[in-house]
Amino acid sequence: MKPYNDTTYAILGILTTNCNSGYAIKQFIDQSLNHFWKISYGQIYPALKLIVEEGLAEVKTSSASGRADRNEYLLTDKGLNTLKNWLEQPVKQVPVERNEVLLKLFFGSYQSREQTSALLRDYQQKLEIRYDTYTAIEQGIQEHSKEDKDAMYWLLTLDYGKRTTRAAIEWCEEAHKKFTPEEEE
Amino acid sequence: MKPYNDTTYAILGILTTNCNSGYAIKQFIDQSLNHFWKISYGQIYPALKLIVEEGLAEVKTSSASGRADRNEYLLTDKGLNTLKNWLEQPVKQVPVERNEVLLKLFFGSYQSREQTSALLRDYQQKLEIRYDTYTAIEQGIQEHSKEDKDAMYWLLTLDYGKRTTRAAIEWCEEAHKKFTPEEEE
DNA sequence: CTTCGCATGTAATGCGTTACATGATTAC
DNA sequence: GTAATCATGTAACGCATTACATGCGAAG
Repeated sequence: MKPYNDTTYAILGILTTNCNSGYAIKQFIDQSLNHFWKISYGQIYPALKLIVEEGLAEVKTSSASGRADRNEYLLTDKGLNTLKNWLEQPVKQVPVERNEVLLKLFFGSYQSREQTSALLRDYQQKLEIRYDTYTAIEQGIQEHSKEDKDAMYWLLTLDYGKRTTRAAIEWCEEAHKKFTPEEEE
Repeated sequence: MKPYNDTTYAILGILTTNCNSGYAIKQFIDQSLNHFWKISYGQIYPALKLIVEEGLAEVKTSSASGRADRNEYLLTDKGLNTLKNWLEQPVKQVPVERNEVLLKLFFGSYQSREQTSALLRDYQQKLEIRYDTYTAIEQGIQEHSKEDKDAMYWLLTLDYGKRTTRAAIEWCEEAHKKFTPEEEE
């Protein structure tokens, strides 16, 4: 089977839900897999074009009365099989996440303690915001889509995000101690 | 100050250690910041070229007797200042890490339980190998470079890797339970 | 009458990986 | 002699972000 990139498979996957336009796909991503797979319009529309060319989906342009043109994409059997086939393939090597904070910390000896401390504080704050976002999405799913056959999988990915983020926050707290003097001021 | 990309700053940072050739930089990366900042030769050499053009480092080509040509790069004052200036800048938004495992799990309802189970097992195994690598690097630093002024910072980045990896492993264990039946076979 | 949400798309740019190309020396 | 290590570099390609370009309808 011809291989596509993971972003294309992600879109194929989203097309199995009731999101069937480029715009709807983007909306869906922003509220669900945004935390581990961001996709921009600059990728979505060219990818949809490719998907149709490859016969993985069919498009119906509905110039619905009094609405902007909307292209509806419907997965074909070939598309669904392509998705399932990809799901069966073992994952490639787990990629390393590039982390600017760690990179700066790595060269921390060229910084003042105050700077390092600020770096860690700022990072921790960002992580806490992220954690709260995960919790909010989680509650949203539990309230609105609990019945959905996919809900359990979505919650699992959120749990992953929460656990790793929590671990990072705890690291921030520990690391921070090393750059703040015991005594005040 | 003219902005460069983070990879360029990473190389600038490495030039403060006693690694001063493209080859040596690559070696250094592979044994230290590989876990949060991979860099390939395809980036290193063009970056070094730019660094010299910008006056951030000077190059001395030493055709040492009976050795392949070796370009030694030495950071200039301007180079060091550029590095320090970058260290002072607040970090941009923390990027989301793309995770193929989570992406596949997200569409898990199109997989069999066995497949999902295998996906998680495989991921856990990869994470455990990673964890062990971190531990090994950590021990290496504690044994050989404990006195280095940078050692503490390096150990901190490793601790981050260990904590977040451990959290991910624990998630795998928990998640896996949901896809394995209580009874045997 | 202007801003926001819906809706689709392209082009430029940046960045990274991979494969390719070369060649010396050293250890087995 | 041949494989590994040291050493430098380029070109093609893939992928993602960003900015740009356009236009309708509804709400304020």
